[in-house]
Amino acid sequence: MSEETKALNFIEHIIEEDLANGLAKDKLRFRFPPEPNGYLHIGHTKAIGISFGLGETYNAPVNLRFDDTNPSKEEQEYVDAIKRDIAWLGYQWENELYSSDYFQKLYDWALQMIKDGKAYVDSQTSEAIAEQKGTPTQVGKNSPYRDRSVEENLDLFQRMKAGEFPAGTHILRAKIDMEHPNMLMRDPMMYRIMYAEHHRTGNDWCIYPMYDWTHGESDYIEQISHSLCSLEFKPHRELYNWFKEHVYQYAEGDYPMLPKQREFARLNLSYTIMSKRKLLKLVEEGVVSGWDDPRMPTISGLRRRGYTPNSIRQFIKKVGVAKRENVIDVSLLEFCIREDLNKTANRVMAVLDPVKVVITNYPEGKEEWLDAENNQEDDSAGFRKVPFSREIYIEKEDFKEEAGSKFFRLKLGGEVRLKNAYIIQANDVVKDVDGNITEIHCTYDEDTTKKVKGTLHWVSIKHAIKAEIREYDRLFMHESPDSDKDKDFMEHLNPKSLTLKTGYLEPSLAEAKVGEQFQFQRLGYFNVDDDSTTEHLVFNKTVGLRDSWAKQKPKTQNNPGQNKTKAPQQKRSAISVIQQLGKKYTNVPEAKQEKSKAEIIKLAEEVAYEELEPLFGTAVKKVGTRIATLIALKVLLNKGLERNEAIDEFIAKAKADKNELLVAEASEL
RNA sequence: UGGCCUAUGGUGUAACUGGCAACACAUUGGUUUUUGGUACCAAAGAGUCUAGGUUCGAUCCCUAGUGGGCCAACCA
Repeated sequence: MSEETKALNFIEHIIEEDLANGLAKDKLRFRFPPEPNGYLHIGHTKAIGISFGLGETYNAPVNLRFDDTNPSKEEQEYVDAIKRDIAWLGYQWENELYSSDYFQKLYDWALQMIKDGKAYVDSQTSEAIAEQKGTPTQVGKNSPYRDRSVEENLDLFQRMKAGEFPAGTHILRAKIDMEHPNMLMRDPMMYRIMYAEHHRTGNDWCIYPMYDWTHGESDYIEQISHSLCSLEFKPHRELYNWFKEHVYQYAEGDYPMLPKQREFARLNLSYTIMSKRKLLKLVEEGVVSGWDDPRMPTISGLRRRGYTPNSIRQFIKKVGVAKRENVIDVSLLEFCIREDLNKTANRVMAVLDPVKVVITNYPEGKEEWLDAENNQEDDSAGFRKVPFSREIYIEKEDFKEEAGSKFFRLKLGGEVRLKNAYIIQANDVVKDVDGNITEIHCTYDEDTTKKVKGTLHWVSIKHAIKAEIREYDRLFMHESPDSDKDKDFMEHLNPKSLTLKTGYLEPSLAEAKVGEQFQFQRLGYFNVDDDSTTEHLVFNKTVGLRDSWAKQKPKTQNNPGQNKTKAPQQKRSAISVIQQLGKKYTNVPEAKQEKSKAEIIKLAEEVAYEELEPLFGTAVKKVGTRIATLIALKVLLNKGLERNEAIDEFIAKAKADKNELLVAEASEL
């Protein structure tokens, strides 16, 4: 690494510090621990990016560990989907592991804990236990079973494991402190009885360990150095540490290193939801077509929509890591995918809302195959041929009978360039009985060197191939649909999140393969959907191109909520600028002081005495502000302001100050 | 009747042990352009939540307040 210290996030600072304090670099080890009970979404990508990213920068192993301690919710389908998504993002895990691999070890350690008087079997109902637990503001009460003998606890726990008791009759709890201010420390549960088939251990177990007991010890067994998770687990850290310190006494020889849990703020994206439960509801109620619907914020949805692994990794990098709640603007995600596809996607022409153009001076039956550059951002992309003929389609939006000079597309009497082809002039329109334009009659000019302002995309009608085009808009119309306390998130659904169109494409697209990505020139980036076949092509719109023309038009047809109304940026008042200059006055070099002073003198012309007087009371410590006030005051006095008691007092106080600059300014009066 | 976390332009993140608050997105201009795209240039936008304190000097350290978040599943 070079001299210039690049900006590290707080987690990297912690790691650097640990390294500086003697942690060997080859001891660094991370993990990503999903529960296999749903699909990964863009929010998970942040956690993946942090741990796997750290693995890449420090060349350290990263384990993929499935936290599979609740057989009632977890399925193999999710395990497979999660692996597929992480691999697709381009990350490689060192080991594929499961918390369930450690069930035996965890059980043995639990036995030890019981023997040491650190855990006991409670035989109350869950209601009774919940009641004794207290509330955040009220301490809990001890369970009547808390002081069972070691022998009894051991016997009961072993019989729990043996399947002698029905579910819900006994649990194992750690013995900590029922009056602890952290509720997680009030004798937390370690095991519950569950007669459910586990996706890996089958029916071997009927007791399953809880998250806190399992997760930390799994980290410990894997000798994870830094266990990174989201903020909501912060309160768990105390318990995490309590468990690991006790287990350390049993296993120090095998597992010398104690992992360290640190927490970061999870990612929130504007106009989307992140909760697995709510995403599942969208799937189950048929609002979307599945977990991989292109409108879903799932990784599989983004993939189908046309987002690339690179774009998502860039996004995560730009989002950063910190500890405060955040909402990322979707425009950042869109920026990342445009940036990536701009470099890689071949340009093609497609008309999605066609109007017919007849080139009257072009011979009927004639056709030409013209050269078109595939991607001007990529020299190796080469050229292809596109057919031209007498009748073509252009976008309806690209023609107006009459328009001002700022509209530089096609208008009657106006000229426009057809991309990769000729320059045409519009002469006439044909309309149906309702007044809709059905044909535009143009003449073309073979001289293509002429300068014309606008360039349109087009497609030869005779050669065009049809395709289904799926255009997407955000799924929700509310900026944060699941934090609205008055309305259910389902009420914020955007009814127009999917628009189906028939597009007319240039014939080169006939062989487009599923997943292939293109820029439909002047429109946006599109990819071939999984549903596509050679008989019936289907394209998804990944994202539109930036469109500075659309911004100039009335907002009515824009996306809902796209344009936030912003308070007009007001010019700051002279007095507030003076205050600001004053605040820094004593810290800046002399040259800048002179500049500030000149500016204050100028600004003071616009200041009324009534605005200045309150600043006389500025704390003695804030010398700079007092100097600025004094300079401004002098200007007012020179303009003929009468001296009064307050002014005299302020000046006297300034003269008596220990700061030389202040005294110097004051002594001029 | 508590505990913990957090507060920097519209958004997100920086600022090394305290030293003229920076970068990206978004916004607004401009240049180039056979995409109103891209690229490039520029502008505007932040008294670093408030009040005190420590210091020659505070975004940074201390105290109090205020706002926001999290914590009471046999979920993770």
